[in-house]
Amino acid sequence: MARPRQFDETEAVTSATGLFWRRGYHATSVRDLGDELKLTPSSLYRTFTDKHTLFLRALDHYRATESAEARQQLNAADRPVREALREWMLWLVGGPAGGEPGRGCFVVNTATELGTADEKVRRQTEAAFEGTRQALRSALAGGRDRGELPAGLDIDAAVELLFTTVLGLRVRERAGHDIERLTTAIDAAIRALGPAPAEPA
Amino acid sequence: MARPRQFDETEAVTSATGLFWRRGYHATSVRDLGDELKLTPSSLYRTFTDKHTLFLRALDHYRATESAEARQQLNAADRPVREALREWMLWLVGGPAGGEPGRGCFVVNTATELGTADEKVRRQTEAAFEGTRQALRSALAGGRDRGELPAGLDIDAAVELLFTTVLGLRVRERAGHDIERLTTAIDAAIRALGPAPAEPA
DNA sequence: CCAATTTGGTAGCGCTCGCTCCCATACGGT
DNA sequence: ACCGTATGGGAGCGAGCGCTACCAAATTGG
Repeated sequence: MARPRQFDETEAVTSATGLFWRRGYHATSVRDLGDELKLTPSSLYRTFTDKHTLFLRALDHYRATESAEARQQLNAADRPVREALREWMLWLVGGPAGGEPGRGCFVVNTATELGTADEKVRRQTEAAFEGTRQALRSALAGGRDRGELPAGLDIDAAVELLFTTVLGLRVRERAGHDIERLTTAIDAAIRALGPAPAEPA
Repeated sequence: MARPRQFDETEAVTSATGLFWRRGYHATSVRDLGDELKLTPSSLYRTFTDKHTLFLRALDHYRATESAEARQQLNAADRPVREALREWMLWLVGGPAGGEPGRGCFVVNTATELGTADEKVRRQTEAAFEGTRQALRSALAGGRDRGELPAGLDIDAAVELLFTTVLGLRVRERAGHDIERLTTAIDAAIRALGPAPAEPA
């Protein structure tokens, strides 16, 4: 019934995500959004209620695409944990086919820009963080069970360290730091997991 | 000659730093600043030129106070490196006498909010980052020379890992993460430096 | 005491902000 | 064909933005 839309809602959310990602919440105006998404104010507000709600949709979209892709890439489990972790972290800092540089992580940017003041945003960023930690935990547990990591490895501690390192890497990518130095940090983080256990007799 | 000021410039910069720190650049208006610093627009603009210049002053002030205090606390060198690193990192995440929680690090917040677009800001954040890395390098070198760390420790790599971890910790503090988990990450990072060498014969 | 000079206070500039209203337009259902 | 309904377009709302102009108040040097 009635006139159909001339735009794709998901496409619009994707564009909005890109803008918010690059510029942050406060520095992105609804006119900027309208231009980028090819939406008039009336369509934008009818579809997405307001700027804040659209931002939450963007965070949702980011979790459903970028974050999800990151999780499944880490947990692909077709190679040793250390390799998987290394390639995953290198991918996170925008090495290979990653999009434009200097964007960092949308979730990290949002968490630092808005802090804990906005409860709905906080829940979203927290859920994204928890997802990453779970993926790390799963990868490490798998690696330990496959005998690639020390049997006595404190997985909780390793998860916290790697997760914290990843956040730092995302900040540094946003800050434009050299990929070489980030690689050094990544390799050091992986080495921190301890030596590969000797083959059992 | 002429009428003296009724306000302390340094005090004003301190207040401005606090506001920018908590809210970020874009979310802080010059009226907010005027209220907080007890400055009328005319005094504010005559003294600090404009909002952007005041922001650079705030970054300067932060480096000269918070960052400097952090550096000297780490390099106090009246205790073993590991203890120093641990207490320093705990202090960074706002444990003991730190100010209000949830502020994170002004430099990290700025780097993620503004990225690399603003060249003057980028130079400031980069300088702050380099200062922290130098402090870490110095602390680690001292520890290794005192025999508290493995002689073969790759200091470059350790600096990159610890520095990245610190940035991650600052993000997590801003995001309101539990101090317990941050402590777990801190301890894991320090353990990554390797075992204490045995006493030479 | 007075001129010179810089301050603090206020009104308000032009502009952009997030957002709303109105309406012609374009489709679906019957 | 025609009515009901949701759409795209655009003007424009009140509010706040960063910033400036103007002026009385306050202090110093002569």
